Amino acid sequence: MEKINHKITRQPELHHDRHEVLLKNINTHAIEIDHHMKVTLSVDCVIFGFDEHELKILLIRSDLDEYKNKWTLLGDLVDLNEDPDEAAYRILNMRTGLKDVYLEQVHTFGRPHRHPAGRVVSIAYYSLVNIEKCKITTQAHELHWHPVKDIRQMAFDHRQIFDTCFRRLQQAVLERHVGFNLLPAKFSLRRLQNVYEAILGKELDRRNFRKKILAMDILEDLDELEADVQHRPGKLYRFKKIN
Amino acid sequence: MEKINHKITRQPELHHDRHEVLLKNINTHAIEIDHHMKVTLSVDCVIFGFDEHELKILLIRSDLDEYKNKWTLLGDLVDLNEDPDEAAYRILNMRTGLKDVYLEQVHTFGRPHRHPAGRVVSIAYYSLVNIEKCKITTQAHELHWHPVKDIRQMAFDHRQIFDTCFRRLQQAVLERHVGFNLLPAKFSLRRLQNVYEAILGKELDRRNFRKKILAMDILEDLDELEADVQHRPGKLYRFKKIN
DNA sequence: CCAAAAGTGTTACAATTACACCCATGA
DNA sequence: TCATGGGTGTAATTGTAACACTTTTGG
Repeated sequence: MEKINHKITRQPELHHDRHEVLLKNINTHAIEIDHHMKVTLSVDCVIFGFDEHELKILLIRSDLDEYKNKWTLLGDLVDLNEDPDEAAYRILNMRTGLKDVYLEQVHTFGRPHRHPAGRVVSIAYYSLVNIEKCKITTQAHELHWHPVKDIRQMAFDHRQIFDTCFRRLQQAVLERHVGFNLLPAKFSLRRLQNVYEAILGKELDRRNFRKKILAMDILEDLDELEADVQHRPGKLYRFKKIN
Repeated sequence: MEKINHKITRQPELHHDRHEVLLKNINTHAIEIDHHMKVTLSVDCVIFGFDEHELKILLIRSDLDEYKNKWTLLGDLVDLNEDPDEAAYRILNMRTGLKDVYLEQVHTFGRPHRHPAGRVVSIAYYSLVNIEKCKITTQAHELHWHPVKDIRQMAFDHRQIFDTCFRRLQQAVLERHVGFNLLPAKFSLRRLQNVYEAILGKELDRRNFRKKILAMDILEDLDELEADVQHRPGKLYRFKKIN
């Protein structure tokens, strides 16, 4: 129910039986929004990139004294007239220079004291980007790609957010094959397999992998070959447009 | 990033290149929370119950003129010092009298104009309850169980929220077998199968279903039989405690 | 004894896994 | 010609799907 009636939980004498309380208030039409009930809304993005054989995420050093030397996810406040999805796109674009990236909402973190500056509720997204296309001026800004396997402590509850998003990515790569989004438009099957292996954290059988992906009929053979490799070059594919 | 620095997106002369803007602000330590950036936070619950052979959800009639005669999910504002998960539990307990219910966060809906009273961002949960144990005084409060198959229009974006939660439940019943939570402690395999069929919206083969569930080794045979049925009674089981 | 649902096993089919050899390229 | 990874097929296993008859109970 979207009824905005903060008084329900504010009448101390009624706290012992909330069930009754709410029933009494159902038809009050009280939709005034109490300013004391407002929270600061932020968005945090776990931005995944795939660099050679490694899965990485983009992190920045915390600018809070309290969390000095800890890494944080990239995030920002949601503007008053902004859809949270748009806010996530904005952050992504600001930080990587990219548009049309893969982005998925994962979970909202709202523990009362998760942020030292006050009540900040954060909607977590993960994003998959082509790391080569990211325009990141890495020196001096403390903005870096971190191998996922090296992630330890992070500021705030960002380690928990990362874990949640990473688990979601592992599901998604199997169920919806979102892994393509980490690669350039043209890629070899070997590179695609590397993506799956990096995300799932285990090796896959090459023949079975190729069979499975090709059977899904989502790849288009470009009749091109890899260049600049010192071995037999692999065929290049691209993700099939949906009809 | 959890840095609270609303100015980033408020400097008009810099809007054309947000990438640069943010980089400049990274080390400002500006964590003041601007009150204009606050939103009202609510929680909405899709409360599922299973009645005989039918999946139902608990709805209440909207108390906004604008949405008169439309049905809404059960929800409330999140209190200032309240974890959103707790708020969802609170709503559930208020509305059904139940504790220890199954509850899962699904998605956060925050389109700027989704609520007529202002900027209300809602975290959606779904919940699975034993419908027989719910203490709902149904008359006069416009609080009713609605068959899922009859759901049409709803107030606000609640139809979308419902759809999202229902899809999630369909996944969850296959992947994590959450369906038990809709039944009493003791149940027959037939009743469990009815739950799966109602959620998935299709009939299942009885023998294959029994084989699969029993092979999972999560049921304990109670050596009891159904009573009050006018046919051969089925065995009763309960969900195995985890070790 | 009839109606209604419980209980049970086998076979076909699909999906997944394991596994080894030849091929094309650059150095 | 050698080192490196690309490319390919088959057999075994596992999981899923299809399917029919006997049993127990209440009426």
